[in-house]
Amino acid sequence: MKLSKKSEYGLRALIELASTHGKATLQRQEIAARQHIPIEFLEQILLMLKRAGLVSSRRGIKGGYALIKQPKDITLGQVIRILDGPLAPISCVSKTAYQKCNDCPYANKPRCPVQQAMGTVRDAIAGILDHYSLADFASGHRKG
Amino acid sequence: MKLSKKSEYGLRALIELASTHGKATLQRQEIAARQHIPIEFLEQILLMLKRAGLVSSRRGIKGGYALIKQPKDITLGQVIRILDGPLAPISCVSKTAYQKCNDCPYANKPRCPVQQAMGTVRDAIAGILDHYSLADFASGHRKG
DNA sequence: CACTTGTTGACAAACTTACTCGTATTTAAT
DNA sequence: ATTAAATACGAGTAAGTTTGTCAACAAGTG
Repeated sequence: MKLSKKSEYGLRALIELASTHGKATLQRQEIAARQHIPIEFLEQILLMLKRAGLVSSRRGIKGGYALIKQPKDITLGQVIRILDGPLAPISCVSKTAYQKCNDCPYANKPRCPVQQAMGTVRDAIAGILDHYSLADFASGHRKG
Repeated sequence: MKLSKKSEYGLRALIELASTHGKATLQRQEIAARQHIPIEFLEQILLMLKRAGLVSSRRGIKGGYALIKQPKDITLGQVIRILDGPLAPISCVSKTAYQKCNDCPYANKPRCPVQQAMGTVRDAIAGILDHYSLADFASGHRKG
């Protein structure tokens, strides 16, 4: 049930990008300095976010990163799924990356207790994170 | 955000123990066979649950394991905390295993966005798992 | 006693996490 | 065109976690 450093750094980096959204681009060293993130590691993270279509980048002098979408149109759920994979505690209850469990004695049975319980948990987590936008997030106000 | 095999096996083992609670004890090989759990690994898990005061054991022929408490008095939250550690996605929002974050630039600031968001998630997860009893669980009905 | 079962500690392979490094490649300024 | 500054990308890696296995020991039963 843990959030990786990768996701934590990714979210914190996006706060910075949200704060200058529409005004300027930010270089990785600026982001790294402001949020205390190891710079080479941050680079990987920004690259993943870029490949996923959340941020854009420019190389060369005057280069840097910027958000492509509006902060209100990016959710924490999206970000964490990109960086950490599915939100579901076990893959047989994931809606974005479902996988049948094979070794489970309840597989294909009408109800598996683990599936019922973890399905509820998944729905709760996704219910929060998929409705928590980067705008809400950067504002620092508790939501949900 | 993942449930370990240890917790999954632990929960499944407890379903078996709940099913014979008050009637009989179960040996690890019976539990392992019914739930398809590697027996030596299961042993470790049962031992952890024993040390935590959830199950009792008897050695020798006619030995085995049994629940100490009523299934309705054991929650999934308790079990998962024993086997996997805290439910919170990050330790600075854990109520049972709080740890101050040191490298975070928002440490000691009035509000840290990550803390706000993950606090909400933690409360949701704990809200479900701390009110989901082994009795609910073994019944196989969705709750919450 | 012999036999069965749980107890304990050590070990280990496979995987994941959290980075680091070297080398491109692109862009802008001189 | 050259150079400096920035991102892009692949590889590597040390440490930790997960998911087990194994062997020796302790205790209860007949």
